[in-house]
Amino acid sequence: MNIGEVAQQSGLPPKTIRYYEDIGLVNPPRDANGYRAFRDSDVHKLSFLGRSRALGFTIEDCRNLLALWEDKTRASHDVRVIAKEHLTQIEAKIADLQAMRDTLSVLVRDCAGDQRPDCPILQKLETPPAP
Amino acid sequence: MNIGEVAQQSGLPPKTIRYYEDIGLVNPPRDANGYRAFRDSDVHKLSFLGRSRALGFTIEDCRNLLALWEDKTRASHDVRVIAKEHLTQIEAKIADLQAMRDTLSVLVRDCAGDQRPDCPILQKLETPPAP
DNA sequence: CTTGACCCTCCAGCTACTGGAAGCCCCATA
DNA sequence: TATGGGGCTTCCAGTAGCTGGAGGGTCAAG
Repeated sequence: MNIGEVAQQSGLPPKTIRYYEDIGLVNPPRDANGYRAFRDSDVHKLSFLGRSRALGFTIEDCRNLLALWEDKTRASHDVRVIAKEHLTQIEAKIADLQAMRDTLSVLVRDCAGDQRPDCPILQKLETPPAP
Repeated sequence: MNIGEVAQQSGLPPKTIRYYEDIGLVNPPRDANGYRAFRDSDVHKLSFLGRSRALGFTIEDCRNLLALWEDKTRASHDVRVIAKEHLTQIEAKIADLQAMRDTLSVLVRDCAGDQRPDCPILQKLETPPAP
């Protein structure tokens, strides 16, 4: 199967698939003409990777998850540890963003947004946080 | 004022301050020995930048906000547009992350996390989404 | 005079791709 | 058989926003 069709099936752009080969996540054989000849197992791997990335796992996490996926004697413990750590980081990021959103939405609400120069947004950015 | 003290006062690492000079956000003069000689206005700018970055504005946003801040004839409208756009993007990102978190927390909850290989997390990653 | 804390520049690397140039390869049609 | 168009290849460079490190100058204290 050529890269274009694999891109269709896996939902990943061809460029990304080549990149994943570069960094050793997949290793499709080549046809006589030099084209990558993807096997079903490669397509499965790539789809797995696409779904893992869509859940926000880093490439290194994906590499580890892939290894665990392929290891039929793995302990679900090891998978759970990765996922839980990732979940913790996501929650931290959500909290950060929510704090930004809360601050910003107040500022946007309070800014007249007209032709006058007075602006609570700039005021906030110019003022050191209260000690 | 030397870079170390500016770093203390602004909360930005010296490396970051040099980088901001590189990309033209500040432009401190130099002493005879080549050291950067920051003025109060530079420190104010850097603090402004630190607070803007902490609210998640991109460097380009910061550049524009800085220009507006220094332009005493600005229209608050222009500031508000930048902030509102940014707020929208933050909200989109929060929504993305919340979707990931929701999926992941179910998976983590349902995974035994013991020595057995069965793992709903890997199952989910291996299974195409229902059509 | 030496020590140690600063400061300088320049180069490289991080994440996870993405765009583009230059050049084969394959198939269909005129 | 020539040609045109699409798909494939590699390699290089760039994105955002820093950060680490090498190699070296500067300054104040002891």
